Amino acid sequence: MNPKAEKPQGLLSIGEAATHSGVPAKTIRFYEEAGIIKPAQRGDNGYRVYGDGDVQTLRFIHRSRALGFSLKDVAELLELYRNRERASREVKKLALQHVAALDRKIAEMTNVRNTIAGLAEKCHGNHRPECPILEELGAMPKSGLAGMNKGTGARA
Amino acid sequence: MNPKAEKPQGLLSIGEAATHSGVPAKTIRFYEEAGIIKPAQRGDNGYRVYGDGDVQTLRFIHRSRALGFSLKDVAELLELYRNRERASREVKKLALQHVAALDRKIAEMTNVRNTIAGLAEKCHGNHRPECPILEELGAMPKSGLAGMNKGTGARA
DNA sequence: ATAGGGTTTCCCCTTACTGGAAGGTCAAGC
DNA sequence: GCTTGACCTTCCAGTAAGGGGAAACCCTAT
Repeated sequence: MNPKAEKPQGLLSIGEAATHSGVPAKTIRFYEEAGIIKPAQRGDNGYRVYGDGDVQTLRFIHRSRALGFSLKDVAELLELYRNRERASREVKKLALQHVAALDRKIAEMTNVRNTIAGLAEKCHGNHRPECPILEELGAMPKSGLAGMNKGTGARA
Repeated sequence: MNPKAEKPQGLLSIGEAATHSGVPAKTIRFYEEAGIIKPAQRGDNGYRVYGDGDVQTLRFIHRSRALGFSLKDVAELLELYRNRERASREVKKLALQHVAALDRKIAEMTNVRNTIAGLAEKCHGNHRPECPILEELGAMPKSGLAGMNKGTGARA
């Protein structure tokens, strides 16, 4: 006898599936509604019932999301995961696209970060009203960011 | 001999304000509705009318947004901008908070980027079905990302 | 029997817009 | 005068990815 044999065979409620997968119950329902996962089986009481495979899938989704893949990407990855005939080329392509997108975002954010840090550095930040940050936000050249965000700088 | 002296004194329609400020007309209305800017004056025909100061404000908002400040932040910056008695300390604080937030996000994204790039490198990406990316997404230890990167995971 | 927890559906809130539909206005062209 | 087209107005819906909370049902324990 199993020391903790509750249900016939790894049949979990949505809450249990949530704790085992890391995906909140509410989010699991959302994924179902959004078509990311198939509608769960229902028990006699109408409750959703999840098996080990379902939990596995949820963890897959959880990790993919944690890596920043969009739900659209996740759906695609999931498809490729289930459908092993699909070539790994597809997966790699998706991953590399994501890396490229991340590189772009990181570069942009770094740029912005340095711009703001540069402005903040020039603001003495005391009780006096003068603040170069506001000055520059209010009077930057029309081109917006174009001239100011190179390196740490923001030379006006 | 202004080549384009149409209106009495820099009185612009919403479309003109849009082109001069870089903020789309639709977004200007949205800002008004959201309380970021005060309701514009109206002409006899009910059209919104903008003056130079309004356009200035819109550009301020545009640049602040381009630097990644949230609308809530922008409202605050705008308040400080108009209300010069406010100390520059406030502004600097807001800017440095934003820099810190950017630093966190950049670090997290870099982490994720390296994780994915590492996985992609191990995937030969040919026509064969085996793909370590899928393998690892599907079978990582329960703790999720814990073993592979340092970030808390990119929960938005 | 009653309390408590978990589950169900439902709808609204978020951020910062963007798109579209239905209708009013205005200047130009014929 | 009439039409066309480019504006403008309002309101409604939708996006990504859920979170919050209500009202009702179910199950278990005391």
